Amino acid sequence: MRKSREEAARTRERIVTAAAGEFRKHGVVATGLNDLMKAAGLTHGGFYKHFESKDQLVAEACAEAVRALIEKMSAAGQGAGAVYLSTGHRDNPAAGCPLAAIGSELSRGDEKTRVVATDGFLQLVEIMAGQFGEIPPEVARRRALVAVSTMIGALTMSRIVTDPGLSGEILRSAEESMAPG
Amino acid sequence: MRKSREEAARTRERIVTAAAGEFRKHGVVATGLNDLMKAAGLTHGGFYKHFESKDQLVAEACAEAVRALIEKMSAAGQGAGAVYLSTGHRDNPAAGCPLAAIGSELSRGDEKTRVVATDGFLQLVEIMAGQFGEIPPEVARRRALVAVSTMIGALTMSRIVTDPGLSGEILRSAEESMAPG
DNA sequence: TGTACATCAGTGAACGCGCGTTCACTGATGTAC
DNA sequence: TGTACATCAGTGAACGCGCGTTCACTGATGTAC
Repeated sequence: MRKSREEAARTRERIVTAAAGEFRKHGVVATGLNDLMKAAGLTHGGFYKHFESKDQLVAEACAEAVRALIEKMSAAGQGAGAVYLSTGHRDNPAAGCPLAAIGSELSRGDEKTRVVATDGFLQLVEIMAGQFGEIPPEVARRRALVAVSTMIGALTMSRIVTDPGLSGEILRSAEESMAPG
Repeated sequence: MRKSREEAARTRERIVTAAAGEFRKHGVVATGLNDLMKAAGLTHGGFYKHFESKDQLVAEACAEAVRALIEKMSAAGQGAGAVYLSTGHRDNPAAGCPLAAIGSELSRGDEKTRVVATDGFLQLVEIMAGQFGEIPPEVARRRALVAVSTMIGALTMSRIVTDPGLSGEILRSAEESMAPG
């Protein structure tokens, strides 16, 4: 049942996309390759025709999640902070920021994965730095480092907290803190 | 080989303490009960003499980690932010803040665990709110919500990032942002 | 205070299960002439 | 363009292993009289 190269490439992408979603939804360690392949509409045996190991897929899935996040944030322009700190983002981790959805697992990830995460973080910082108007680039960078840290911490906590009122309060105050001032 | 009540209570505490460390070091899902019991100097079979399930231990270990964190932060007084955002804290997750060390796993934790985490977060917020001098309590609370979100996000990212220079920069700029101003 | 019995903390083997990974096999696709 | 053969994407069974949980057992501790 050999598939054409094009179809195989599409299959590979399907696995990465499914993984990017499942990892963010259930966590990296908690997601098995079996679940993953099923989510991509395949049986588990074929996995190693596309990837060397689960770790390699983790790195690629993380890269895909970063790519999608940066695209969304870039498209949001001045509203990037608001979009990131929205209840919609909070309630749909599978389609959101991997730094928040699997942050604590990333710190235990392998080199390749952490490089991808670092790259995504720096891109986010650059986007936020571009929103601070006319200030020295060094100051903008420092403010953006803080802004992105705040965004990631606030989103993470808004998902942990059991009180919905508090959850919203966390997101709102984080967003307000981002305002130019 | 029945043990005295006192000794059994001490054993139980030893398990919780070991779990609090192992979970923060390796993650909740990645840590097996076998490893845990071994770390506490026991065999795995006895686990269920003390706990109903792994989930129950997760909640108790999280509570213990929160307790220790709040104690350390309270003791640090005005230096709480600096202590939290230190490289020492970054490099020793096993003894540090559980919200940063297992944050993304906590959002997938059960109700009991998330209640414990919420409680710890609110205590941290109160400590930080107490450091803002003479400002209206409502403003202090909002500023503290942001400060704690920033602290958690910054610490998490400082552990993920592969560039040590960037890692330090994240911590430093987060701390600076906390200064009264 | 001493004795008889019930309790139960801890051990170590075992349960069923799913993990990441490997492998023999199938048959359509790609390649060489 | 047609034919013969090599390649390899995907299947499904199997590998060894560790998971969370259960259980029969041991023997010191706790309790009752």
